[in-house]
Order: sequence, then structure tokens, then C-alpha cells
Amino acid sequence: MPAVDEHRARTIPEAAVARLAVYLRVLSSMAEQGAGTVSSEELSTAAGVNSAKLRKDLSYIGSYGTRGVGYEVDVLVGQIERILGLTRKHSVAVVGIGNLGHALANYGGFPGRGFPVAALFDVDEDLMGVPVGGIPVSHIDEIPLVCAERGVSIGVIATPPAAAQAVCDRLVSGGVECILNFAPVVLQAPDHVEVRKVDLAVELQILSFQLARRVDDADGAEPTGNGEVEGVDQVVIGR
Amino acid sequence: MPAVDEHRARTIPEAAVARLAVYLRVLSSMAEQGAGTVSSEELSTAAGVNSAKLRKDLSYIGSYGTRGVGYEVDVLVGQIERILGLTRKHSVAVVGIGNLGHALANYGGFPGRGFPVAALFDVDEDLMGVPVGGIPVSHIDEIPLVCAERGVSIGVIATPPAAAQAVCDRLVSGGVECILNFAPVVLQAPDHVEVRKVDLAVELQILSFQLARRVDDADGAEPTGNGEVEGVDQVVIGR
DNA sequence: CCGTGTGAAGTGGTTCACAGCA
DNA sequence: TGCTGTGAACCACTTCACACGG
Repeated sequence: MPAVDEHRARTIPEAAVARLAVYLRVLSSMAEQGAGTVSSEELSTAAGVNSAKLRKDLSYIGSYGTRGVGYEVDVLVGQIERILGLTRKHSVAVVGIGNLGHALANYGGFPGRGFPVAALFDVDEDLMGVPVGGIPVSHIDEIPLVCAERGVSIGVIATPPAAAQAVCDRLVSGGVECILNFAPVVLQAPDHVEVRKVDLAVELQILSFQLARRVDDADGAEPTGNGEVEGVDQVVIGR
Repeated sequence: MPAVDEHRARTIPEAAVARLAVYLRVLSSMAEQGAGTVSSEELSTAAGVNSAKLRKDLSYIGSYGTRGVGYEVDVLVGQIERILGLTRKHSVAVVGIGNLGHALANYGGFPGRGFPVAALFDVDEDLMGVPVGGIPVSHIDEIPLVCAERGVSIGVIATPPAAAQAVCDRLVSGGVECILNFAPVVLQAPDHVEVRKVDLAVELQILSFQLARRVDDADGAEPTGNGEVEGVDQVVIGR
């Protein structure tokens, strides 16, 4: 009955997936500048991690490097895109066309290719039918219908907090499988729907905590600050 | 990092800090609705975590509960605010007044109190002096001067990627200690400066990965025809 | 009794260090 | 020789389970 384990190796740590996305961006810009190969050292520096971690991350997706040499840039790009599922297109719906919604809807047609914006929603009657970034805004009551029709798989919530749960429910009933939530509330969703959140207040409060910690550390010891070496540890949001 | 134990107990796991911020928000809204006490069970459900984790998280900041009863809401609010350093105000500067910058500058005077927006910057000459959310926009060349003058401790970067590193450098030379980066680039900063990033493309790509994984999991097992039915038992990744 | 608080066990992710191959 | 790929040690966070106190 162990069974839980299912058919093994398809397990890439969540944290590694986030970093693969970063590597991909760095690699793409290297490719644009005509780089043919990179070593783990170069790539890891550009991505802000150490080289051991980078190699471990890449090992999760296979062995595409050449010992003594490095990695071929475009091979890696292709493999990472494959693993991240970027060879399929995932239609996105943005709900809540305020400043943030505008920013999202115009975000260069959304990061690279692969995430076409297929629908926009708001409650404001004055916005109905108005095109934003080329897509006309629909009413949030239409969410289930329109999302189902246009095969939206990712919903982005950029509404005020009070509206977020209702929007979430409608996205779910429209068959949306993943939700990216910018509203500062904890969403309740069935567990076959993946929810990620981006929470500005939380980010600021974490920074505030760091500042506070610095202050009490300072009086505890070490007058001559100037911390430890290395380690720029950029934290991707995670959860 | 040598991580010389320092002077003991001041170690709250980073992940726990992020959740404390969430608990704080939930507790605040409970307080508004006049709740006097909560149990770990109630609070954890509202925050989307399990109760063991919640109690462990709270134990990092002290023992403020009553056995057999629960926690007093306003005591917890006060203690979490203290730990997160929210009793001090941290001035914020927003750089890049596009759609996203607007959204940030208007974000209710920024999450709760505690994070007053003290300065706005952009390159666009047409924006100079124009007030956004009550604060006039200055030129990015002024960053070091203005930030130092106004005691900005948190810088928020909402510029196009190409400008981000230069902005980061100026913020650092203006004495900013923490940076929240919305631009899709890996910033290089001295290690006494805390950098966090919020990366939309990465978030979407993680969701894309989940979608892709679902597809191959589906063919790996599940012999019985089609039928959408519910999810194969989800591994439930976070929360 | 009931819920908090917490050592101890478990899990997942990171770092180390070196074997293996171009 | 140099750099990749990876088992194994290590560390951080989570979950368990139960003692403790109102």
C-alpha cells in the first residue's frame, strides 16, 4: 500500500522550479547576446545562486551538460521550457481592472510568450467593452461562461480584498485550474485548484522584521557591523 | 555562513515570519468584528494553515495563550506587531510610476499604517512634480539625495528591467536598507541590503509547471477512460 | 477536560565533496 | 585537466504526540 510514491522520479522540489524559471530568463538573455555555452559558475552567478545549487537544480531535469565544458545555452533553454510546460500556451484571465489590473493586462502581452491574456473582468459598468491591452473588459458575472469558452487555465485576481473570494469561486466554476491572487486575503478553493499568492503587505512586513532584527542585533553584539561575506540570498516569494 | 549561534533565541524561521504577517491581518479583522479570543484551531483555519504550525509559529514569539481557552486577540495583535517591527514607521520610496507604480503609490497609503510613502521617482519629465497619491514625483537622479533627506528605509522598484540595477544602486547610495523588486532581473546589491523580489513571470511559470505535471501524472496512471471527475489525489504543495 | 506549548521525530531542501567523463 | 553530475551529510522547517496548566 505504499503506493503513495506513485511512479518515482517526477519530483522536482518546488523551490527548484522557481529557480529554473529564473535560470530560463538569464539563459534567454544570454542566448540573445549570442552566447553558445555557459559553465555552472557563470550561470549561477548571473542568477544569484551558488553553483552547487544550480547544478543540482539542473540535474532534476536531466543531464544536458558536457563535463569539462559546460552547458549549451539553447539546449538548456529548450529543456527548461519543456519542463515548465511552456511549450503549451496557457490562457490568462485578469479580474479587477484597476491600476494593478492595467499593469498586468499590459505586461508586454504577459511574460514572454506562453501566457496570452484571453479575458478581462471588472464590476465597473463604465469599463464594459472598453479594450485594455487589446482585450475588451467583461462583467465579472460572465466569468464562468467566458473562461470556459476561451479555455482560460490561469486566473489572476487583482480586485479589492472584499471581492476576491467571490471572484475565486466564479473562476473555479469556469474551470480555471490555477489562480494567482494579489488580493490580501486567504482564499478558500477546492484542492484540485492551485492557488498562489503575491502579498505586498506581507513582503513589506518581512522587510520590516529584518530591519527590526538588525536593530536588536546591533546592541546585542558586534559594534563594527559589516556583515558576513557572500550570499545574496534573493528570496522568491514562495510560501 | 558560519552562523555563529549569535546570542541565542532570537531566531524565528523566515517562513514563520511570513505567516505571522498573515495571522496579523486575520487577527486585525477579527478584532474589528469584536472578537475577544480565538483558539489555535479557529485562527489557523482562517489563515489557511494547520493548527500545529500556527501554535509553533506563535511559540517563537512567546507564550501569550491561555491553556484550555485560546488567545486574546488584541494581545496577539500587539505582540506580532512588536516582533515584526511595526511599532516603528518605515518610509517607503516607489521608483517607476507606470501602472504598477501607481497601483503601489495608491495602495491605501500602503498596507495599514506603518509604511508611509515618502517619495516617488521616475525618469519621465512630464511626471516631475505631478502628485500621485499626494506625493510629487521626483527625478531618479534625485534618489540618493531625497532618500537620505527623508529617511527612506524601504525602496520599491517598479521600473522596466533595464533600469532596475541602476535604480538599485542609487537607492543603496541613498542609504536604503531594504529593497522590494518587481522588475524581472536579478539585482546585485551589497549584503547589508536586504533584497526581496516579486516576480510575476516566475509565478506564472510555476503555475504552468503544475499544469504540465498534472498532465503527465494523468497518463502515468488512471487507466479508466476519461471523465473529468475530480483531481487524482493531489499532493497539495504548500499551505 | 480542553487547548496551549514544546521536545522529538520526520520531511524536504541545501551544501559538500568527489567520482566520472569529455 | 576542468567541470558536470550526484550520493551523502547537513540543516531548516513541519508535523506529531503528549505533558502541562487553567
